[in-house]
Amino acid sequence: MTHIDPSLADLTRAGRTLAGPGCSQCPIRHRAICATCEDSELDRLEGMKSYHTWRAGETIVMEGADLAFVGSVVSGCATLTRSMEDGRMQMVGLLMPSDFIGRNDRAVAAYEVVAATDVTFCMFRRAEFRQMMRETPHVMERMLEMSLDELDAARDWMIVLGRKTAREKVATLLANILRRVSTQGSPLHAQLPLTRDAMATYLGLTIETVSRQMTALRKDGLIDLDGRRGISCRDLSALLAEAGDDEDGQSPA
Amino acid sequence: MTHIDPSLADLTRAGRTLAGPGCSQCPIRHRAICATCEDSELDRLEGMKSYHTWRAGETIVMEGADLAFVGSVVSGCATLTRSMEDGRMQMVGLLMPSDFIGRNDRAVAAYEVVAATDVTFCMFRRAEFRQMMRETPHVMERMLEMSLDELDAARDWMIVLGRKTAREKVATLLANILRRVSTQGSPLHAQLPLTRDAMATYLGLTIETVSRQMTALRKDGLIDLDGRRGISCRDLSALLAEAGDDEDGQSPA
DNA sequence: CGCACCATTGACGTGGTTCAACCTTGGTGG
DNA sequence: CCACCAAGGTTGAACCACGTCAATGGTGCG
Repeated sequence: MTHIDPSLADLTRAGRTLAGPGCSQCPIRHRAICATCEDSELDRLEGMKSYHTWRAGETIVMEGADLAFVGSVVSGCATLTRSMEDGRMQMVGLLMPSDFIGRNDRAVAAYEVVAATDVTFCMFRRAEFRQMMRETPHVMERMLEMSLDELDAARDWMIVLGRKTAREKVATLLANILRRVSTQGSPLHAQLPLTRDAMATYLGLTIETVSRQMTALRKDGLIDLDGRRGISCRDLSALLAEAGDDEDGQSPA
Repeated sequence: MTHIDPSLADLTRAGRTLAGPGCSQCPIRHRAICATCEDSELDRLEGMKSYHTWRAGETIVMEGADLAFVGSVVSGCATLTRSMEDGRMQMVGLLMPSDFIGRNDRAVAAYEVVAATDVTFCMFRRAEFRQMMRETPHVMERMLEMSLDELDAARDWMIVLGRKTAREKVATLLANILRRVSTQGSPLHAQLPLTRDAMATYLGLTIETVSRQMTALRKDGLIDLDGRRGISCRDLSALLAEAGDDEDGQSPA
């Protein structure tokens, strides 16, 4: 049984700290919040940052908990979920490498953050990062750009939740994952970062419906399944057609 | 029949331009993008801005159209919707006074913007506003803060779309509207800014289901209806309980 | 090997959609 | 001032996609 870790305020206790690579070797160097930084600024970030890792299933931040850190996913995958008092849950975001978490003007988390796979974050103390952002306009501009991208992605997901059928929902999610984490080449192949349960929470469905739709997509020859997590797809555009998106330009996150 | 107006690039043709009040008398002065501006900055904005009004039902921006302006709602209400090729539509946001539209790093609209009621915007040319944001960090900071609030609101709405029942959805929307536009006093009273059709588009339901749920809420004594648009509510907390939110802190937008 | 945990499958019930008819409301012109 | 009409809204009946409940199957870890 995975234990529940308290909050980012207890990072040294909760997460395992790693000696990270220098920023210039960082895999997310050109996509994350630091994308537009110059060398001198990178040095400053280097001095502020620390790496922390959680195992799949561990809670990283609980809804409403204090949040002393902000930071980016370096590797792995985490989920953002919000829940109702009676226990119903909805995933509101999927954090993949380079995605940012935390806002520097609020100390309280609006969502629960859980490691979907083993996941490593590059983190900064909130106050310190906020100071840097104020002194470095293009970092703030980058932050704004990323936030607006997230907003677009969130709104795109509303179409999925509000208007798509179960089959379309599952196809949408699988296509998105394949585009973001698959090995290149044909057929596309990926390890799903989510359990069926997490997929259901993301799609506004039940686990049974997700399972049935995946079986149906497999029987219809649109995907192949390999164990619990493996998936491959020979014709992504066919899968996208099932998702209700004709063109390939749609909802990331 | 309302005619379709092309895009913000044609503002002088599409919208009716008004002589606006000075910024210091502006009704949204302390809530909009300009909330943190000093007098000198307000003067600069004053020189950049122009007011434009659309009638209820008019299209303000079409999905994918060029967007030469950014700006705030001063009065009235507009909807943001995204649609699928087969015609299914999902509203992804409701713009109320002080809400901002447009991002300064993209010239293309991701959503269709339609006037729900007669609506007036205070607008700035994109390039000009961008320049000001770069030279005025706390304006960018305000923009970031507002964007992150929008993101939180969008994610809260995902719970509504993904997990709530039709009755809860309708109760949620009505309670939100009552909180934002009702006259003070008991019973609360408001004019709905949306048609049943727009409500359905927002809630991921059909118009018939919205109508039935509103009738049901009325028969259960939770609300009173007055014509097509009028609504009043004697006990907002009872309505919020129907919405599935025990406490009153939930999803704006 | 065996026990959790996760996933699949089946049978059945139901909330919301669909299709269709009818009613209300407010604006317009005779 | 009233008759008419179009647009928006309501109501009803039948259907079906998805949820629910329950049993079974697979898989990987100790």
